[in-house]
Amino acid sequence: MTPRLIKIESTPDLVDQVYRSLLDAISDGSMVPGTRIMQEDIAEQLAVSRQPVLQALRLLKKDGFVLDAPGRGVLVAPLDVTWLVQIYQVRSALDALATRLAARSRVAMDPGLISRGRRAARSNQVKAMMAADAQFHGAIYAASGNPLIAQSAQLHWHHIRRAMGAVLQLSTMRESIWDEHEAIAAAIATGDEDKAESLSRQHAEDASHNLASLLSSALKQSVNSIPFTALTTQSQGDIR
Amino acid sequence: MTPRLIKIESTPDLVDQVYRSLLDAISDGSMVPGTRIMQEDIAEQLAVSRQPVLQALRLLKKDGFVLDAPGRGVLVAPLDVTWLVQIYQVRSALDALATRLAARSRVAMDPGLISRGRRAARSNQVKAMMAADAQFHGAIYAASGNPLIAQSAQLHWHHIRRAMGAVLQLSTMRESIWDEHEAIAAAIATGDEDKAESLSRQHAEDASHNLASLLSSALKQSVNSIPFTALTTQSQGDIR
DNA sequence: ACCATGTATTCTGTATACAGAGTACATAAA
DNA sequence: TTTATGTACTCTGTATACAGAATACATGGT
Repeated sequence: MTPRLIKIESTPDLVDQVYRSLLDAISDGSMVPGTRIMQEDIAEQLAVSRQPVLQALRLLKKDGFVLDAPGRGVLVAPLDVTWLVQIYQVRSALDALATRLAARSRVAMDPGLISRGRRAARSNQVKAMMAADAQFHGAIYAASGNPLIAQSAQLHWHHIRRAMGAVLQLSTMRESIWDEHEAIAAAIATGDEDKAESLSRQHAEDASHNLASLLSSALKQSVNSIPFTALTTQSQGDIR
Repeated sequence: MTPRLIKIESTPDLVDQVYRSLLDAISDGSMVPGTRIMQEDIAEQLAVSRQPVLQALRLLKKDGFVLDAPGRGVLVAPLDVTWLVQIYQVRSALDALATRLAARSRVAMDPGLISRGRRAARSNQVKAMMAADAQFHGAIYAASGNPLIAQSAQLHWHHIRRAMGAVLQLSTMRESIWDEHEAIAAAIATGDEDKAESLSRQHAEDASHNLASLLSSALKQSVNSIPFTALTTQSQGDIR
């Protein structure tokens, strides 16, 4: 026990791997909404048996990324503006909470997050913009000291990423959001809880309106490609 | 197609049944925190194969009701005051949101909820109290129009129920909470969003303090029965 | 007597096998 | 030609079988 070895990574676990693989594919839009998912296809593509796929799908169903299609297994959840707005309502509340908590302990956030974010915003690379945004908000969640927030937000993020991917290229992200981010960080650092919280709330609300209008106009154009338009994703818990 | 038949219930689905069964057992304390769970035992008790049990456990792990014990499967998550406080922080934020949304649409809530609640509060039956409380808050979630809130809250509720069960009998529920409930319902009905939200937030905060102090003193007495006291339940997502 | 190493047992995770439900197609009748 | 019914196929969910990892116990050495 002398040379202090590096700890070995915990088992990869096929279910987790399949879960992440599918989640990525769904989030970045390479699995198009409404598509039916067949276990055997996925299993074959990933070179595993149906068993891990089955379990991963159940997890995704719980998260609302796939939907039960009673007779025919599951399908990739269609994009739904109503659903997205609801996500944003919750995210906004959690962001506000996290921001307040962070301000309460006067966390000094890494200024590099913001400078890197500005650089990304000017880069015209949508992926980089989204990543920087996620990193900034992730840092706030971490600063809140409540891991439950980060956990929920992580899921919300994937839903949002999905919607963004569908409308990207459209000058989606204003650079001005980094002014807002900077103001939030400043309020956190000085411990002004009320200001930090209200700034955060406003920020999320703007983002929600912005994305929702973009998405709804985008969806209107391609209604034909969306089966089950009436689906409100309402029963996505299923476990109740 | 004349006599208008009742629609048949969707398949029970063994995984769901196992999930609910285990969740109930964990929530009501009949599976004590820290106990190791063995798939075969559960499978035998419920007369199913290990397969549905395995899947149900994975869902419970995602929810934080069971914990990974690397070499030895999973164990019932220990009660942890820190964890409970974090749950309440999030629940408080979501309750506040739901209450504001309900107030925004001036929902008139069933007065029977409150009168039944008062009756339950006087009944000295802890189960009835908790059920009435859950029903009231559930009605607010429903009134919010955002099913995502109800979904999250449902899980929180089980965590809270677990903690309550551990400290019950101790005059846990003041009848005065129904005065608070009534005030909240009134604010919702008149559409006073700010008031409704702040009342709700205060209500949750009181409950949090109350339960946290009860639980921490209860835990202090029986530290020996809690293995892994250092476990902060922090990694309970596992999915990242 | 104590510590280290080897062995057996136990339990998990994955793969395969099986049975039931649903859909789609084809065939026959109106 | 169109509609209804029967049949075959496909896909899911559950059970069983198998392999690997970890722990606990036992045995031998110091």
